[in-house]
Amino acid sequence: MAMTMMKLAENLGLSVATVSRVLNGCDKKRVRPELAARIREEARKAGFQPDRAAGQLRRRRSNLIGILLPSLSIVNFYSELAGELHELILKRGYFPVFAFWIQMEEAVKAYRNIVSWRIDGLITVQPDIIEGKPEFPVVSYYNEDPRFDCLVTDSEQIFRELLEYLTSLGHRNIVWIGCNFDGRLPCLMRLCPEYSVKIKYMDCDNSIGLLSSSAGYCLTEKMLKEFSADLPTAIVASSDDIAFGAIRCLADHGYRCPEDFSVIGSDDVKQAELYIPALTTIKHSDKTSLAELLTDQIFKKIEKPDLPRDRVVIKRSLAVRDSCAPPRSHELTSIPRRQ
Amino acid sequence: MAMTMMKLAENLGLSVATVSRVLNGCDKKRVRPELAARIREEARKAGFQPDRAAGQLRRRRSNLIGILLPSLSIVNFYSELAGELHELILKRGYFPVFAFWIQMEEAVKAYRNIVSWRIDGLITVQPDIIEGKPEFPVVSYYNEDPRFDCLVTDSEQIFRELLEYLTSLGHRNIVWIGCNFDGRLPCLMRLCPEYSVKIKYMDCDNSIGLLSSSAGYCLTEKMLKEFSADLPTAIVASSDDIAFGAIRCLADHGYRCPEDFSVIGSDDVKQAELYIPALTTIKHSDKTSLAELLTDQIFKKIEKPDLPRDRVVIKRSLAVRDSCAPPRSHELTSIPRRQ
DNA sequence: AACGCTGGGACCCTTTGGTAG
DNA sequence: GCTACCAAAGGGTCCCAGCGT
Repeated sequence: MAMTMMKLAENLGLSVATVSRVLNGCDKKRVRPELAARIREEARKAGFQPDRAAGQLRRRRSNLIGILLPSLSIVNFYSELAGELHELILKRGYFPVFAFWIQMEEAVKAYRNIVSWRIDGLITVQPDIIEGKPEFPVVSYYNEDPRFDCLVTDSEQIFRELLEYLTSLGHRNIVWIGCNFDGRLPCLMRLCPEYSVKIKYMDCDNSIGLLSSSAGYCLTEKMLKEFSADLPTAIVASSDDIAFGAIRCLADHGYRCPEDFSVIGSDDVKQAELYIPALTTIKHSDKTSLAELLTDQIFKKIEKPDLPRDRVVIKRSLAVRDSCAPPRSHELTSIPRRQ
Repeated sequence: MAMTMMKLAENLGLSVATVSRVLNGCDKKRVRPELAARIREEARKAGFQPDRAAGQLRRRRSNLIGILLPSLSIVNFYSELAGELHELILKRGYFPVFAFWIQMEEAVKAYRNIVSWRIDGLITVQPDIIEGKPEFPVVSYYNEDPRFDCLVTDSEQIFRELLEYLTSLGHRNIVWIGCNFDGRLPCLMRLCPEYSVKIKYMDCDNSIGLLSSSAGYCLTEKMLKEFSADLPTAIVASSDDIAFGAIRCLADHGYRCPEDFSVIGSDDVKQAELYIPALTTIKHSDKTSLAELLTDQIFKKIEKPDLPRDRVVIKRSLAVRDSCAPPRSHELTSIPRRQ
């Protein structure tokens, strides 16, 4: 049986009210200091931990922040984000509650699950699964929703930067690989003609599976076959993991990166910088970390719930590293690693 | 105001007891089917979600499993594990509560935090931070603790396999890089003489920071400098991330893997197989996944708390891939990528 | 009378055994 | 015997009352 506040009070011959006051630090000018000390000492000795459920039930705040993200085990970017959010939320005296999903149907269940915690706020990348207008603030990243605060990316800005970079190297024929999260592919396709760049794309929907490195491998393989008549010279991947998978697939087919194919990732995962070649990729936010922006935003709304809806455009930037080079014709320059 | 069961009952002109029974599926033989249907329908329409805190307070089980792991944002292996545990625990009708830590002091706070949820079970890799004997079952991986069920690895078995493999390739001079989690370095050092293998090691303690790929980079750099007079031919890294960092560092110094250095990782992270070169690494468990073994064990103890303490030795195996090759002398075979 | 400190007890929402119709 | 309700319990929180000086 776990130690409860009531038992603790009984042991001390005091009322729960007094114990509660002391243990919550509301004892200033209310409880005699030496008594407070005795209570704290006894609580420590007994290894007392207040019951979260009971406290949460009584006061109307849970001090919980829900975090609803695609599965950790698939996309490295989300685990990095989850880890940072965890840390920042704890630092504010709140506690994070996670729910991850792989299939879209699971996402709705995950959301319901998280709501039953009576969370004080929610951070997600998938606001459309939220039904109605919840009574807690929500911050969404990527995908926009008129109901909630959103941190959105400016696809046009970053794709212009990307296209300028790629064309400056001499690329005129590129391919998009991966998923079409937040509808960025149409934006890229709209921009390409302006830069006289030909663009193709490989299998796009919104499933998270399409963000993993093995997906990157498969899509690249398919791409090489399907577009063999007119191979692109640069690959734009919708995540770093996809980019890694792509580079490996290229190697297995005897192509080298960046000599034969330039590859650009997205997210700037920790691994990107240390990959061989160091991966050129799109960074979220150029100064404050994304996790910080998200937590700042949610706590701003928790403190002042009446603030109007925010829509913050995050400035992304291209981390130029070693995975891009001027294009050259596609004769095999090395022996395929596998056939 | 969130919809509560009381309001729902009031709207229906029924008592909460009846509503509760229906919504918990205990309505067999207790509630008229058509009434049950009406209640369920109304609950759905109102978007009712039961308050977890209240339910948990009343029945004595929380249906929560605590997961206490080193920070996600640092070690890929832990995020994969966390993701899989999340999925498996949900599948059993329980809910995972996560706490991660970076510094050791944070670990104790994280543990206390998690305990205040009145969890029904705990999965961790760091049992020594648990004070006393908690009233919920605990399963520990890696690190052994006489108080709890443990899934332990057989260092000797896997290191023999590793040494046999390495010596069969011709290696006689190896180096250990990374942290000394679960005291496996001493085991390796004890075994080496048997195989006539010389072993050195680079900076080892238990801090998680030493599991990241940037740590792998730094340690390798230090190693190259410190042991330049007698460079080893193979590197055994204490995590795959370290191995990745090491390989990149080698490349930056003009060494290639596996031609100049063989590298072996540990954990068999998703990325390992798709890395270039595909990373030879130590897999946890050869058949059932580690996450499954852990959840099976914890639920076994939740269902039958009186079972004696278990100590399961997990059979690990070497996933032989492309990052190892016969050694050769250390003349530079390529141009350093950076100086 | 006023102030400083501690205790009493309603309340948060759900579960569940007992009971009434 | 079937169905639905009553009421207590579970652990804290917090307003208000009470007591002593």
